[in-house]
Amino acid sequence: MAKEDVQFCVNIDGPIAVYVQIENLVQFAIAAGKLNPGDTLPSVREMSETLKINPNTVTKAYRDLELMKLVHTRRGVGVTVSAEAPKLCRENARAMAKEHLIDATAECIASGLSAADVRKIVGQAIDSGANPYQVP
Amino acid sequence: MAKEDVQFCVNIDGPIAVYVQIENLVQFAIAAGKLNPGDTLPSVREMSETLKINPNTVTKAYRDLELMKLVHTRRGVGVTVSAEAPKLCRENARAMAKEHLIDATAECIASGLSAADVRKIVGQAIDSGANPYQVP
Amino acid sequence: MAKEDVQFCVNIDGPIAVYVQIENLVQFAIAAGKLNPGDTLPSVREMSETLKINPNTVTKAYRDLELMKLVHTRRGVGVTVSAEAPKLCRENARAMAKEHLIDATAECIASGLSAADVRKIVGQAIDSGANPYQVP
Amino acid sequence: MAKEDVQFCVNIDGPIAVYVQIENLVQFAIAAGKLNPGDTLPSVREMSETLKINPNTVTKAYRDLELMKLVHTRRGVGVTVSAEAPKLCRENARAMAKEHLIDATAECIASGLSAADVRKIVGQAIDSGANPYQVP
DNA sequence: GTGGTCTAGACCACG
DNA sequence: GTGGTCTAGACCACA
Repeated sequence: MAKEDVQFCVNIDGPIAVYVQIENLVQFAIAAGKLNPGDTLPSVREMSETLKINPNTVTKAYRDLELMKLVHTRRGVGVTVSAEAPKLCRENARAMAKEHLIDATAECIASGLSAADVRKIVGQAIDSGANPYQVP
Repeated sequence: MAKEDVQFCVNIDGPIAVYVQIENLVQFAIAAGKLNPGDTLPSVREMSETLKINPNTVTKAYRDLELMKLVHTRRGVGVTVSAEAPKLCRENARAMAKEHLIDATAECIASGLSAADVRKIVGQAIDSGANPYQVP
Repeated sequence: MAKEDVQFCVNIDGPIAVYVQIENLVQFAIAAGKLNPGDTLPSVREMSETLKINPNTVTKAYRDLELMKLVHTRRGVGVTVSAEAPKLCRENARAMAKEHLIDATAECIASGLSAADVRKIVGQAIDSGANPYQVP
Repeated sequence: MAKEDVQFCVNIDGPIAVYVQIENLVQFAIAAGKLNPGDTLPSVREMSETLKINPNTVTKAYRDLELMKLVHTRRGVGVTVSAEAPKLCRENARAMAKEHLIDATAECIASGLSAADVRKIVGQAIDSGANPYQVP
């Protein structure tokens, strides 16, 4: 059975820079346990071809991830997930997510939605189980 | 009694472009009923002086708002809120806010926060009454 | 029987400056014989109130018309159509109209309409008898 | 064989704003099939140097075109013609041109030209093959 | 007084 | 290399 790589997809025309999307995807994959310490990320060339994007973009994302201590880059080997990555990612992801949630709540209130509306929307979102970073 | 204009303030060094902040502020002011159809926005010069920014930046924001049909602008007269603006802004603001809330909730779940955590965070955000677009 | 003034109307939100619209309206009214030498134009105050526009705008239009020798302005009397106005207006109007027609034809061809299409459109426009400067 | 870019030229001292001229030129080039979906427009810097105008002026035109959904613009990549652009441009161009032709015809009639005169002028304009948006 | 347009040139973000 | 944003300040058109 062939190695089954985690697959990513990015929105090339969206408002979020492609390299940021890659960084987020990798971080969420680590936080979710889909990428574990020692696993290798797709090579720069492979990922740039898969996503139809510029190799420099992937390189920049990987470099940033290395600066965050989430991956190690080694010549001839590739880019591997670091041992401390899961812990860092989980903390990071939760802090970011919490902040976004607070911001979004405030935005809803400001736009005239009632507290009850907000709670209802959140409840439905929780129940639907949607996950923007899920990758099949 | 002097005319009491709506006051705006922008974060000049933030990640969001100043002209976008102005657009958002105006939209939220309209959605919140602080600016009503027929009201004139602060003149380009006035706002640029108040916010200590370049007139062109304000001009760009006002131009965009006109393209969104939220204001009418007439040379030598000023920029006035359009009749359909409140409807457009309210719909827009609520739809956007709701979407952000759903996304943020999903992000929280994906990052490992429990449903109870999420509800608690939302509850606190509602109680704190924070409003990113409020202007004293 | 009360004096029945020629009535004008302008499009305050259109792309054409209000004072230009007034000038055109007056010229066409003269060319069409609705205003004759010696007739007085509506006073600045009257017209500005009727059209809900700034008196300065009317003043500017009347001043331009005077520079074109189409009207005479006399204190205590008003603005009256000059003797040579009909001749000037007719020439002017025809020259302008002809130029516009040539431009519009070229534009049609450039946009891909066939010569036959163009002739057909013109024929229909002629038959319909529409007149953009007609005032009831 | 070197890539042969579409060439534009603008009238820098005319009554029409330069950025509007650029927008029109691009729209007509698309309508005429000289620019096709996926083609990249000249870069902002390139066009500003070619036309001897300020880059900001080109930027404004490109920004407007993007709002009209005629182009996509991506940082670091360039500005490309959208898939739906030809359809939008053709419809737009023909509708506008037709409207102008009708208006101009009515104007001619109103100014006293005979139907025969009008048809003659149109015929000559067609035969002359003049095209205000043609670029060699 | 109002907004509209343009220039010259800076710095940033992205690929 | 690309486009995005902003500044500083000019001149014009309009009401």
